[in-house]
Amino acid sequence: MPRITPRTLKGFRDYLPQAMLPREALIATARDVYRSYGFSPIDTPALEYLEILSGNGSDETDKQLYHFTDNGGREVGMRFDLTVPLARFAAQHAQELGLPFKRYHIATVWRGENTQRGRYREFMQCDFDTIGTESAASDIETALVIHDLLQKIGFERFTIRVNHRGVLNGLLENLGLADQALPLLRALDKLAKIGPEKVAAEMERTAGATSQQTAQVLELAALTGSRDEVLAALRPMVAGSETGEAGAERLSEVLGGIRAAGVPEERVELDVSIARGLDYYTGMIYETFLGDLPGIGSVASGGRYDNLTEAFTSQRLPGIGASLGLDRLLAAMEELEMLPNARTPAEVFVPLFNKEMLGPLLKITTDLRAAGLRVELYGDAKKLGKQLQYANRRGHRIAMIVGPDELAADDCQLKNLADGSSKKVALADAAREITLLLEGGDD
RNA sequence: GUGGCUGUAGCUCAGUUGGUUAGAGCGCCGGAUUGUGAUUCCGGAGGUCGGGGGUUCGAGACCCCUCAGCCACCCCA
Repeated sequence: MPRITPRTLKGFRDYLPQAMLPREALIATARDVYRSYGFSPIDTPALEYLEILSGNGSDETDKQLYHFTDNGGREVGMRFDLTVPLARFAAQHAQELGLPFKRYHIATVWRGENTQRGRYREFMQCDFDTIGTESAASDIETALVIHDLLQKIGFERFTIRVNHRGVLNGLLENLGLADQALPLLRALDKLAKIGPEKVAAEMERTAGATSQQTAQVLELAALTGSRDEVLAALRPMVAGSETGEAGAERLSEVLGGIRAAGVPEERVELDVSIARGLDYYTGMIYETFLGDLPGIGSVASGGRYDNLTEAFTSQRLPGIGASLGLDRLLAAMEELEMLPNARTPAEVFVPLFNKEMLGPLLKITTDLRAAGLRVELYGDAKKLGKQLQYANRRGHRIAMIVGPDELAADDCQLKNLADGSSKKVALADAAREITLLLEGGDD
C-alpha cells in the first residue's frame, strides 16, 4: 500500500506534550492576569471577508495574507493579527459593548511570510486592549499588565521600555521632517540593532534628510539616564510643537502613574529611540526586554492608536493595547531553563501490581482525584521497575505504591521520584500527604 | 518575496581527493533469582544518507530541481 509521507507545512508546527504543557501554562497565566484587571474574553472567526482584512493593513500585510475563494464564491482571508478583527468587532458591536471596552483575545493567526527562528506562519497572539478611552489611566494600566504578566511568569530581570510617538513626531515637526515620519521612524527603530551611523545613512537615503537633521534626531534618541532626566532633556527639543509637548506631558503622567503603582524603578525605562514599526501607533509605545536574554527581542509590546475603527465606522474609537510574544517567551524560558521537563500533567503515578489490585486502585485513585490531585494509574501489571521507569521518564513527581501488602495494612508508600526518598502513610492520609510533598519540593 | 548556509539512525554528530557490507555517543527495547526508577554490566533493534532527476564503471560525497530548517534583508509576535 502506498503511504503518504507524514509532514507539516513550512512554518506550521506540531506541539508535543512537552511543548504543549508549558504553552498552556503560559496562556493560563496571561488569561489570569488579564482577567485580574477586568479584561473580558472575546473570540472572532479565523476567516473574515477579504476586504475586512486587506483594506486595513499595509501592502506588506496584504502580501502575507492567506486568502482564497470559498465554495460560495466569497473572497475570504485568514486573520493575520487580532487587532483588525477587534476593529471590525468593535465597529459591529459598539452598541452592545458599551465603552470603554476592555477585552483580551488569545488566538491563532496566520501570515504567509518567510520563516525564521521564532517566526512561524501559524502562531498565537495574546492580546489585550482597552478601547473607547484616551485616559492616562489606560496607558498606565497597559504597562502594569505587562509588568504583572512577566512577574507571574517568573521573570525577575526585565525592562519595559516606553516612549510616546508624539515626542518623535514633535521633533520631526520642529525639524521640518514631519512628512517623512514613517521612513525616519522605521530607521530609528533599528538604532539599538545597527548603530547610529547606519541609521543616519538609512534616514538620508530613504527619507532625504540632511545629515544635520539626522544628527538632531539621533541626539534625541541618544538621551539616556533616569526617566526624569531624559524627560527634562527632551522637553526643550519638542518645545513649540503641539504634539511634541502633549507627548512629553503624557509620558510624564504615565511614568508617574507607574511609579505610584509601586513598580520598581529599574523595570521601566524611557527609551526615546523605540518607534515600533507599525504605522498606526499614535501615542504611547511599549516594548519589553528580558535582562537575561535581550537578544531575543521584545517579548511583549504594544501601544496606543487613535482610530482603530476608522475603516469601518465614522465613530471615533481610540484604543491602547499590547500583545504577549508567546513563542519568544517560550523560547526564552527554554533557554533560561525555566521550563519543567514533564510530559504529563499528572503529578501522581500509581503502579498496578496485578489484576486483582485494579479494583481497589481504581477506588483509591478516584478518591485522590476528588481531593484535587491529578493521578495516572498504570494499566498493565508489568514489573514494578518498568512502571517506575515509565513514571520517571514521564515526569510524574510522586509514585504512590499500593501493593497487596500495603492494601492489607491499609497504608501506602509515597515515593518522591526526584530524590528517591519514600515514606509510609495511612491510605486515609494519602491525599493530604501528597499535597504536602508537592508543595515542599517545588522545582 | 530576495540573498547566503545547512539537511547522514529518535537526538547530537563523524564519514578521508566520489570506490566495495555507512559509524560513534546519547536515547530506545530486552536481560542481570519473579515488589522499587533516574547510576552500573550484558545483549538487541533502528538509516530508501530530506525527496526527485543527472554526471560516472561507481555518489552520503559532484551538478540541477524540489521540500524543510537556520541566518540576513524586509517586516514584526
